[in-house]
Amino acid sequence: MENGPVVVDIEQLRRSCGACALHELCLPAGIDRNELERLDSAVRDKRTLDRGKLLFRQGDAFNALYVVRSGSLKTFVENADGEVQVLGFVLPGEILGVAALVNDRHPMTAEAMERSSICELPYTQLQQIVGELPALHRQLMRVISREVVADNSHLVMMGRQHAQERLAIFLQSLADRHARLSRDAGALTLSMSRYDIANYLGLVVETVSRLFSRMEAAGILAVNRKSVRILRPDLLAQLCGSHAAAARRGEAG
Amino acid sequence: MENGPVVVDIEQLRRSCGACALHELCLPAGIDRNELERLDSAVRDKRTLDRGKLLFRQGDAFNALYVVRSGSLKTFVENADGEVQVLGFVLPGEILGVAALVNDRHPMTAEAMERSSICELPYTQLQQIVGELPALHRQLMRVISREVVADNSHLVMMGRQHAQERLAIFLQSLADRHARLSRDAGALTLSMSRYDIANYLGLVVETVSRLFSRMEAAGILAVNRKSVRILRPDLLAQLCGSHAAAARRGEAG
DNA sequence: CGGGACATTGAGTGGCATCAAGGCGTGTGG
DNA sequence: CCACACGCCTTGATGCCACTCAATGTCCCG
Repeated sequence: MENGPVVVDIEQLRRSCGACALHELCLPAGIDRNELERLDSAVRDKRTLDRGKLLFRQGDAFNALYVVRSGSLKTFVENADGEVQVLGFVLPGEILGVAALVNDRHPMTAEAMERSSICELPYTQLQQIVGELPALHRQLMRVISREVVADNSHLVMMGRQHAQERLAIFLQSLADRHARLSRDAGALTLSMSRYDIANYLGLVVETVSRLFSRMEAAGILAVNRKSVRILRPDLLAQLCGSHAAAARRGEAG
Repeated sequence: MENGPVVVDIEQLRRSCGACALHELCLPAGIDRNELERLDSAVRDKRTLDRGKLLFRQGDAFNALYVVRSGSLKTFVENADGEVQVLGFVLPGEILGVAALVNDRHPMTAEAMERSSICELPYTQLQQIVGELPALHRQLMRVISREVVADNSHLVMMGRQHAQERLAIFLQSLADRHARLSRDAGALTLSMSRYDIANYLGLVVETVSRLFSRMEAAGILAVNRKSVRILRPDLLAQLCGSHAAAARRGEAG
């Protein structure tokens, strides 16, 4: 009973980053075997979070970086009035906690949207290893870079796109990340609620619901609660473009 | 004629970070005298930019970080269609270029909004010094942190605030940064155009203009083109709060 | 003094939020 | 196993805020 199939699986996964299906997408990408073992020694353990459980909370002291192995999480900030802004959704192979590197304190909360498993990288150990392995240092920088770029895109979307364009961009981004994971990019499973999507996009839930309906009526999507199939990727991509949005808001000059 | 007052001033400023009026607000903050000299040796020179000139352009290779010594700049991204999103305004003592650390390429453009003088910190030298001076490393991290936090605030503002709240928050932020510089926080000089403000806030220029008028009519501001006096800081702060905005948009759940 | 960029103001419109009602799915307890 | 309740999602009606279009005013610079 100690070696039922689930336990065996977890033990295997625990063994090493090298054996992980995600290692080409994750921190180990582009790192050679010896270095990989070194990194591996820093990965303390894998935590499992049930839906709704928090990986860390806004204001928590910073101890470690995290990588999602399976499942998905959302990150959000909450102000004094309890208003929430969803900052992002984190998929397998993606990193969590880099925003805390700077202040030794997490500026946001991370919550599991479904049962998820997480690799934990204690920062003091990681820091030491990074100091010894320039390749890992570069890769860490690259991974942090992804965060910054994503933040900028989010900002541009919020500032300059209409509701329908925002949803299209969101779905496109999700599809792209599914493809990275060798999943079917045409068949998405939305682990987040309509409320989370709306909040992330700076809209209300009714608008998001209406947009799903409209895009379904237009033959672009087939929507069934959490399952979304992209029937016309070409039309979806078209909606992501700025077409009608061009020259709408104040251009800097 | 070689030693007119302006030239003398610049020469003095050139001499060292230790002599700079900004050094408590800038990268040298919290660093001791010996370390300061070490940092000083890395500051190559001071560049002067006229209004409208670019410090770096989106896509440029990354070579150095920059600190504004006087004047002000704006940073923005531009997509394929020429649509612009203003990301931020950079005041004296604030750092520029950290977003490029990650990719060795600037993901945005930085443009002077008025005649500005800039300290340049060649990155290879800075990197070496940072490796030797943990205090400087920590301070650099802290400075980068400021950027990330600002980005998050910008995002929350875009996603969750009404037009008037956005302008109030913008003015408040500007006033706070003026205070940091020991300037009169009640008397702002807006070096950026109404178009830039509107774009930064995700609004159109007419809306911004109307809001200035409305806030002037309400006795909060005295506005005269680029000069803005804050007559009622209490009311301005009140407008920054979320009051009516609370529970308006989809809360994450 | 004239031209052009920037800024202000007004009128009208439209897109998205708000308010309200009802359907669907899931979980829980009888 | 069913009834019920609750949360999530969808759909419709209405209203408002901010965008659009248009005209005029103001400053700056040549």
